[in-house]
Amino acid sequence: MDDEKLNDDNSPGEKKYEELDEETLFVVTQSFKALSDPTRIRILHLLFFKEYSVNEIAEVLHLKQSTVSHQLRFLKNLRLVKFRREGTTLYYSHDDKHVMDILNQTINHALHS
Amino acid sequence: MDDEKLNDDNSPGEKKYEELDEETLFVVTQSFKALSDPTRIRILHLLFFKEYSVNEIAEVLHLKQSTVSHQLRFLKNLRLVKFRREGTTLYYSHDDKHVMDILNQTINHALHS
DNA sequence: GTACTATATGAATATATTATCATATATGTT
DNA sequence: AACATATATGATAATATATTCATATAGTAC
Repeated sequence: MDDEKLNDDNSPGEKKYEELDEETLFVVTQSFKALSDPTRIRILHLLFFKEYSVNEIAEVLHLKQSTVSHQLRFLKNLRLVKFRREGTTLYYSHDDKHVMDILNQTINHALHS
Repeated sequence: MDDEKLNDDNSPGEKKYEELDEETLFVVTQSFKALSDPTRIRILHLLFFKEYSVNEIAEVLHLKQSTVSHQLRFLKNLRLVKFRREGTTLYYSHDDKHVMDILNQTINHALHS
């Protein structure tokens, strides 16, 4: 928890609760929002081991191409995925170890309880 | 990642992607949904070190009592918080170490980048 | 250039979510 | 019983979100 809680008044005995600053709150919220939708979780889970093209993702997960593309844009904006181009095909892969780790932890936690 | 990926056809060389089962997907989604709202994050963050009554939460975080109550119900349904009664006052505290741990990790990650 | 394929995008719709207000319920006190 | 206080709940309205369809864009081959 680091040192998030400190006195910021001058009463020696009283500890005042120190809120999360607005930007941290926003970043944390966004990270979890990315993982709060089943489609995005399925996509990230698919990308765990290897890269896939947009159409491959759509086929494997039985989703519309446009649905996948919209969600990939969402994930790309948060820098949770990246892509490389090969001709007209874009291969997407995950790009945030921390988020993938948290997803993995939570999946395993859910599987074992 | 455990053994989430297995063959389930009879082609010896081909590995077929094994999807998350529906219930796991649901549980994981719900857990992250709990953390995808700034009000709920603020409440859980407040509860990190000690219990608070509903009115205390509302005062400290500058929220309406009914907003806090609604969100606490949400968190209680997911068993992320519990409460004890003292007279007419209900003291809420967190009740899921795994989720609090993930929240903590993500806050620290956000703070240090 | 045209044709083909892969992906992205905009608009619309449907659904979900959140905060608020007003009120109900529950507990304690007199 | 009446009253005060703490919390919960239902209804509503505002906002956000996800999916779909239709179409646009970008790259490749000819």
